[in-house]
Amino acid sequence: MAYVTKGIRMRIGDLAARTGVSVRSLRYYEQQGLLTAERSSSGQRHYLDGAVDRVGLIQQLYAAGLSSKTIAELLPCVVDGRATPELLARLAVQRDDIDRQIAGLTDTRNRLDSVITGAGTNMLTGRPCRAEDAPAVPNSAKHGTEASG
Amino acid sequence: MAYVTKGIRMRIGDLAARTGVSVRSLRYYEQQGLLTAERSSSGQRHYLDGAVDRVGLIQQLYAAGLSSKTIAELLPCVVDGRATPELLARLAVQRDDIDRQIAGLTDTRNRLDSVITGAGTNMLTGRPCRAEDAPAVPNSAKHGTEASG
DNA sequence: CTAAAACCTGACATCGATGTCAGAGGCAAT
DNA sequence: ATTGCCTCTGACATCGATGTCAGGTTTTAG
Repeated sequence: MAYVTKGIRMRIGDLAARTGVSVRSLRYYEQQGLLTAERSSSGQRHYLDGAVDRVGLIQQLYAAGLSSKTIAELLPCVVDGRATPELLARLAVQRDDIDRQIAGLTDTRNRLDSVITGAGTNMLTGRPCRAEDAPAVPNSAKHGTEASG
Repeated sequence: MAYVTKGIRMRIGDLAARTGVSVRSLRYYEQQGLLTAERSSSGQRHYLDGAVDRVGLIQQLYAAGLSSKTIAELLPCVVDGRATPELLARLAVQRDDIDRQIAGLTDTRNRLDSVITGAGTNMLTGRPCRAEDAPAVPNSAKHGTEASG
């Protein structure tokens, strides 16, 4: 029972609508080897249901700063279970990089938040950062700085 | 006693060396209104000590995805204590956006980590992702998913 | 004094994901 | 068959931060 979940006949416009990603980008992903599509006899792309999740994953990796090339190299492991030790190592490198990003962003977030809540020290000058008017800007819970374990 | 900490006479090459940012970028920052420098009579830039931290802050905000324009608009608040309610609101918007980024990255990190540690479900297919050879890739502590809280 | 090194401005190049446009063909409904 | 929408390929445009080069001036070291 291979390749059962077929018959969905999702076209590129549908996939774009379902993922919020432009048609242009979907074609680009395919060109970069990130996404595959069956082709009808007339050349039109048809996607399986799984494509929706796949596009989501691709977007997530893009958001983490990976390039198309890197994603293309790692996807076989992530998606098909094809893992070589070397691939796993590359994956770990990316994970650690993301850890650093998280740590940096968390720090930035807290600095911004300090300014917003007027919690004293003002990033560089240490001067208070208060509007004449009351700010009334809610939503402030400090993030912990735990990242690269 | 205004503007005491002077006399450091740091030139652009020195600042570049101290911050790890290229000379080209430092000039660009100035052009974008993110960084100011005194000029010697011959036109050479001289920076105060504070410039080092300032460049660091700029980099941090770039890393958070802010554009030069946005940074230029927010820096007066962040650095000089010039906060209007509107500026604080903009700042809060950025903070919340960073929160979303952190949440997304944390999720991505954990998905990658799951694949790395072979902890069962394989992102999309649910197939195990194990190398023939033992992976031996350390460093794995799940991040909590707390962000916009 | 002189040569090397650093600086100045201004311009053009780059990279990567995406937008957009043009011309041609496919598909469904009337 | 015609109309309207969707799709195809291929090409060119964009944006933002940075690299790089050129031609000229300043500073520094010998």
